Amino acid sequence: MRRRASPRFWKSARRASAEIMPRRPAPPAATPLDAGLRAFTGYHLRRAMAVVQAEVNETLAPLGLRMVPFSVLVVIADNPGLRSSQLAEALGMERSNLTPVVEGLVRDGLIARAAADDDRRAHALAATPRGAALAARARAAVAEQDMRLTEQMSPEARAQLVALLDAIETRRAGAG
Amino acid sequence: MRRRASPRFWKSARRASAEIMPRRPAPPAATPLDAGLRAFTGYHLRRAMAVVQAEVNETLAPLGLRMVPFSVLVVIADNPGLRSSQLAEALGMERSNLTPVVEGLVRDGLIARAAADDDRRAHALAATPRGAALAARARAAVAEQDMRLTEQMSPEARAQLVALLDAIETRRAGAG
DNA sequence: TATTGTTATACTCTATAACTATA
DNA sequence: TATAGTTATAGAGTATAACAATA
Repeated sequence: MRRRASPRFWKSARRASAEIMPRRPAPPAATPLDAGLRAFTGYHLRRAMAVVQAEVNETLAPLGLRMVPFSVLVVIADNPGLRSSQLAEALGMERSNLTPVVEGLVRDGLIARAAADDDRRAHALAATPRGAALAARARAAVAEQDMRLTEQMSPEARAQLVALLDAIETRRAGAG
Repeated sequence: MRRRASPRFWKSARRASAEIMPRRPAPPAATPLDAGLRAFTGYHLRRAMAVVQAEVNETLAPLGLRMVPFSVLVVIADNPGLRSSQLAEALGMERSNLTPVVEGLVRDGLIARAAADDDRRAHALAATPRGAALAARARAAVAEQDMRLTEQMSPEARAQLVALLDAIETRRAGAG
């Protein structure tokens, strides 16, 4: 497991000890080593993502799930009869990468692949009762974890965070 | 779920009837299939991260860099004499995963590994002139890319986005 | 004993091409 | 010809354990 900044790390920042009492406890270092990267939004995004991914995976581990299989299971549970290509499109994944994920969920008895009645190439995906139950539990666990993650911010701030993240995501489509 | 600032390509897609979707050039059409996941901050974070990572890698490709090597190079260029363990700590990476990255940069003549004078176990990392020049170019390219990524939002919104991302990241220390 | 950097290993996720069976 | 799902493969990124040299 990854730990936050150890005392050893700050040993090198000798200027901090020479500094007077900081007014705010927020920024721990005067000039962090990664100061040059903190100018980029993507860097903060990346660091936040690492924390979220670690916590979500930790939350899902007892349920035998990880982030991607969880997403796949939830979308299938919410959309019975869904096809793999639609699923891939919805999650922004390649179909080829989806195959082993779906297969794992089938093997675990969480979803079922049935032949689509109108197109014999396609498979209709649906959650089994056990899969639906696990999806519900996992959803609740991740929701609670997500709430802890953002409990420090106001509802408005959290809503704006989501809106800004979506703005970043959808910008590419408009840009090309 | 709430519909936010409407992306351009959604407007054209909305004209189509519900089931039969004409094939548009719009790449990742965000269908409501993933509505159950949009409740989670981490999901939006993940999607935004995918876009940013793809764009940054695309930006860095002509320079022969990727996201992680770029980060490593920039931090080394900003902190001559840095040691691997400090670098790993600053970037939140494992030392073992840093080794091949550093080695690649050394092989490309972008950084140099010198023996540390006070600790013969450690290596002092520094950018070569060529590495420093590439770091400067890459930094500028990523900065421009980052600006394009967030040009649609006000400076205040962008600052708040970074602040909220940092809040998510640093929250973990108090959570345990 | 502890730490630095390394090696080895394994797993997750991603990206691309090619194949099959249908359409 | 084109599409749905699969297979194969390669690469990036991440995590852990263990090792030799040094502290």
